Amino acid sequence: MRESTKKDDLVIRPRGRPRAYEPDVALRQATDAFWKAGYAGTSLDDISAATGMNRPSLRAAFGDKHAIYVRTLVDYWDMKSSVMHDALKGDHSLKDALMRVYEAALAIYFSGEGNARGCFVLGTAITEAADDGEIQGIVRNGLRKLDACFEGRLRMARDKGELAKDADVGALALLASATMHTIAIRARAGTSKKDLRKLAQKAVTIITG
Amino acid sequence: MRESTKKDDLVIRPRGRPRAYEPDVALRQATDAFWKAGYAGTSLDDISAATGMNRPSLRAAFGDKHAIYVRTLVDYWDMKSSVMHDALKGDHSLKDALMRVYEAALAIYFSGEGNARGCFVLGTAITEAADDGEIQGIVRNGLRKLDACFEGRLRMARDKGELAKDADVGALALLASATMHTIAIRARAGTSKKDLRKLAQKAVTIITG
DNA sequence: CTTTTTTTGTACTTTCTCGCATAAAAATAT
DNA sequence: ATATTTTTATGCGAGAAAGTACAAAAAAAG
Repeated sequence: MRESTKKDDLVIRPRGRPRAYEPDVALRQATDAFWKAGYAGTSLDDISAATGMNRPSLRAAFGDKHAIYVRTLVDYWDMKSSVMHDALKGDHSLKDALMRVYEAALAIYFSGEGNARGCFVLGTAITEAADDGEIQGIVRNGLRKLDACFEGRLRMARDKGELAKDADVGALALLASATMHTIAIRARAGTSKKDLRKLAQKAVTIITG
Repeated sequence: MRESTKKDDLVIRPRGRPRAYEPDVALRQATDAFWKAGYAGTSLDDISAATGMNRPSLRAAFGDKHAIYVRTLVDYWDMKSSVMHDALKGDHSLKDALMRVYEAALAIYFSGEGNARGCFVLGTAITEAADDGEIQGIVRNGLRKLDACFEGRLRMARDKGELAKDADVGALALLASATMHTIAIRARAGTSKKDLRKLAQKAVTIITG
């Protein structure tokens, strides 16, 4: 049943009974569960069902529900951040670079089976942020990084002459972020990928002048 | 204890025991409860505590939790919509009109006691929208009306010459909505009213050219 | 004053939800 | 083989949550 992997072959196994799951996989499955029903709407039994781990194992591995969730949230931001950086990297025009970012975001928002899940942060963290300082902090930090990421690319565009010398890159970055946010909201509200792509193109047209 | 109101004096009372609450007030209190903790995070006991009504009375008056919530959501959109229309009404420049809308939104998002609550839709409906067709429909409809509202005002501005003759009012309306959305998100993430006002001003500057 | 009507308030039942205790299983170490 | 270690798996108990039955209360109607 068990596939032989490089890790299994090379690593000296620790002493006790081996784990029946891969932590990374389990966390991704837990993410899927939260993504579907939100933080409060997901019980430990739901996570247990999604991961195949039973509750005591979940607790031993990751802690309680809040701790599990915080890990999925941090992991999501990391993933999103790296995807954004990748999309902006390379030798693309500003227009293309921005569209690559939105296209990457759409790929995430429509990554579930069946209908759109939208943004994980919007579907799970925003609700809790009002009453949970830790979650609010993570969200605020993530938003800030997103803004900075856009602003960096826009500044580069201005320096290269793709934008006017007196362009307000801070303001344009906010609009670029706002475009991401409105896409995230609309995706969860049921707008189609095609329509969101058109929306992104209109926004990019205005942002890039 | 009971204040004499015009209604009490003039209306022929129905037959049975009088209600100990005002439906409108109770719904507003229920809204506050959902606003704080989201749909799934709010129990009927929470609503009971917020309204002072006990569970059987809540059920008799409004139905189950889902029905109560749907009413608060519809009422919120109505309120928001009318606030927006009021803000856009009157003889203001496009810049002023847009800022009046965002200022009105901020007044709502910061209307709670203590810290910011952000947008009710974002704090409660977006999470449920992925799995609840009725809620998703209400949200989508609300977003559409918001877009149309902005687009109407922008078209008017173009006709009056406040915008270039070839301005893409549809695209600009999307950015105006996106600005509203990013404000709503950031409010719940803890950004201050002052900072959000500055953000709105930057966005308006770009949108109005 | 009694009856009828409608709402309120209490309490019961069932089902979730979570944490924890404890036994069983699967590996290494000796 | 036996002991040790670590994880998995089952199940119990306390408390939350939602629906509902039923008596008490508060009004109008007769």
